[in-house]
Amino acid sequence: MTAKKDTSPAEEIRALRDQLNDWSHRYYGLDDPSVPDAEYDRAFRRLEELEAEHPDLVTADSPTQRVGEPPLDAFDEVRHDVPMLSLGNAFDEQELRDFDQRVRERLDVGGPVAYVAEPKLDGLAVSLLYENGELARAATRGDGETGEDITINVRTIKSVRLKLLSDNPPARLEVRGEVVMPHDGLAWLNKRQEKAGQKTFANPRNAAAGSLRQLDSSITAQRPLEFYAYSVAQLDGEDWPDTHSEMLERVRDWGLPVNEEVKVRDGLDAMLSFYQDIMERRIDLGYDIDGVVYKVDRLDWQEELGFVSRAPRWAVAYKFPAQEQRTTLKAVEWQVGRTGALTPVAKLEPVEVGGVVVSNASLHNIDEIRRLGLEVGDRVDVYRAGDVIPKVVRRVPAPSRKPPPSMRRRLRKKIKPQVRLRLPPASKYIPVLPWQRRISLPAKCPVCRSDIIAEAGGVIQRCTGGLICGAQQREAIKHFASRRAMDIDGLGDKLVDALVDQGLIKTVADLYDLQAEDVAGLERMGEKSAANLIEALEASKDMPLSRFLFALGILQIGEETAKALAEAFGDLESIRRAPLLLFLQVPDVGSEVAKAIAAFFAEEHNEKVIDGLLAAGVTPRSNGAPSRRFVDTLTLANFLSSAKILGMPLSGVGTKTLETLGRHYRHLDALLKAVGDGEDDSGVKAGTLEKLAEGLKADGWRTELQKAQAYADALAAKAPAGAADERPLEGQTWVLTGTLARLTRDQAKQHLEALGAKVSGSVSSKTARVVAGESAGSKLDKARSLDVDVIDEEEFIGFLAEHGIKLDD
DNA sequence: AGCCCTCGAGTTCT
DNA sequence: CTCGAGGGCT
Repeated sequence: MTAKKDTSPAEEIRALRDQLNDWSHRYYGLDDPSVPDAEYDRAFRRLEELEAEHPDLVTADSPTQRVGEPPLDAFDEVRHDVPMLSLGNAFDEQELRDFDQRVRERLDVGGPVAYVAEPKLDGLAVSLLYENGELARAATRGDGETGEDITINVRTIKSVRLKLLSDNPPARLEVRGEVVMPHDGLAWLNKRQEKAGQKTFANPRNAAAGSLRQLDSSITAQRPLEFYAYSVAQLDGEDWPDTHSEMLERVRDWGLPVNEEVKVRDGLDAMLSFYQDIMERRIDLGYDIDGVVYKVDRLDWQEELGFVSRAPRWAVAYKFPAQEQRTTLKAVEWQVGRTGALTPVAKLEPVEVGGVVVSNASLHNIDEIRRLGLEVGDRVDVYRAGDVIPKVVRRVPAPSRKPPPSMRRRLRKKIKPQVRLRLPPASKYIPVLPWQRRISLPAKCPVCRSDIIAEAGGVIQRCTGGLICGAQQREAIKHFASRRAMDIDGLGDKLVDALVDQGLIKTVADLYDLQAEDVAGLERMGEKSAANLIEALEASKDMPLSRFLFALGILQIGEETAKALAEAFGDLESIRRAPLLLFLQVPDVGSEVAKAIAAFFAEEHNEKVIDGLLAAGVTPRSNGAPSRRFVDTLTLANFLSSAKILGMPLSGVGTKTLETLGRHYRHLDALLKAVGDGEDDSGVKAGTLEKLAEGLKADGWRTELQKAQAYADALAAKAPAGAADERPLEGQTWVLTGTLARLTRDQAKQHLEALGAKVSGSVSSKTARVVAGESAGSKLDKARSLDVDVIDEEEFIGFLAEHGIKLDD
């Protein structure tokens, strides 16, 4: 596609320019990428090169000119030839009905009127003026009469054509539309802003506005903005069409993007169903919309209808119920989670956001509070996007932060508010008292008064109380009982709270001492439910080891890591006593996870709980022996490099060298002997052994390694002999999607894992195969786009049968 | 050193 | 479901 060698630079530049503009138009205007990005980039760079050599050949419509211009001091004012008006609003169905009625009465038509219905994009309205087909000026709406000249910024937006796609463009054309930032663009931008230590944007609208108001257009050039045209305000040099929809077609033909959701709809019912439909798909559109705009399609009718003061009588905006609401931050409570992590929760004046009443919102951590600049009593905006989780978006700047009248009186009289001298309630919450406006980190755990330590760069605060902490006790028990852990039916959050409050249980081990009569008296618990609970507890005594490990709630150990541990070691006792270095040999366990496991088993109270569980008759089901594959990885070389990862001082001794040493000596004893004798015949660089000797002396690493080696030797003796068992899917990652008819997702997963495959939730280039059930969605699309092998349920069942797995219906 | 993929953890309301 | 970060690969 690139121009040939023997053409002149001028020709090649023109060819490249046209080609790039065409691609760009297909990509941004028609949403039909016709070339890979790499090819676009290559052509783009070639054009840059040529233009650098021939500056005289650079034209204003060259794609290279979209990168911005030197910063301005301020924007010029622009007076709109035709004012940019606002729209009347309809807030419910009745108001839309009224609108349609008024239109038909004024026009005196009996039948349904055709309207252009379009999503109301939530961005920034701009006006683009084209003179003889070239973009001459771009302006913001401003107050409708006067806006700002943002031409240099708008020129950097790729979907805005700098030159109309026409041999015979109108002499003068003013197109109006909306500049928006798509959701993925915002996510990308915020990530980048964060990395650069710059402020992030709360929503796409702010981001779009902020980007367009940059005085330095090279910044705008790097912002993912899109433009959609929605009307024509001026047209000189050719005749107007009869309808608005035809006008939009023409705009499209000129190469300017018109939103693909814009449709003509006849009459009220069709208007309403358009609204319903787009509201349901709103999240999937990829950009924010805040309603629907309806415009009478026939232009002569528009003229006939005219205006009322500042709004056209022929158009109306039907807005969605607001998804952002303003309310008051009443208090911030610190919640203590299962792992001891302290999470601030905003207690809000209840407010309806997108159909549900929200009174709580997580503030995640103290950084978020500082970033938002929150104080108790502030007005805040709460947002609920496509997701369900409410979020405090921003503090509403208040004129002042004077204390409320009641408090001012108190302060004048210098009467200190009464502090109730009472121990904190045994719940996981403790409020920040209302007169404390500043939100600060608690110095001690609000529940158990233990010390708090900062983790992960100071963002996470963690209570050190462990099982001493009432909150962690409760949460640990709830986790233990949960469906994915021990699956104790009937032991829900409420019941756990009640049992702890009554002093009946403190740890999970106490659960198994419960008698039916203990429980029966409790709230909402009859004899029948009590008996059921005891039965459920009994049933939970027989659980796979992996679930049991997960249920213990060890930091960093989720379902997957628990499975890996159970599979590798084969029984609980081997895991409990294993030295740190052994954990590091388990797949997907690194230094952090290994330390967390070792720390858990080093705690005496954890040991007690485990012993209590075993004594009560809980018998984690396991295959009893370490897996062959795991034992095979317990090599001297691996121990040495793991020790280095954990901090054994071995500077100057690379991984390769450690591997060589490990392979040569095979057993730690042999290596230690060589170190002791100062004789080395492994062929590594001279001096390496001395460094190794140094490292072994430091911090008891010699002992650590010896413990690991001895443990490995013991495990090896227990492991089944011979090669790893039959695992045909070893190393493969599969993905399940859609609904399977003949087996559940969990069953399918277990079958696959039995064959050695990993089952993952998302498709990537590393996915070996996707099993697609009924109504498979985006994962299937992704699989197709990545060219990943896809089979349906029938093929999958056949595949299982080939590997000796039969389904019993 | 940097990127990609998973996994863990925390969360709201009906 | 989403965010963050651990782990492993290049």
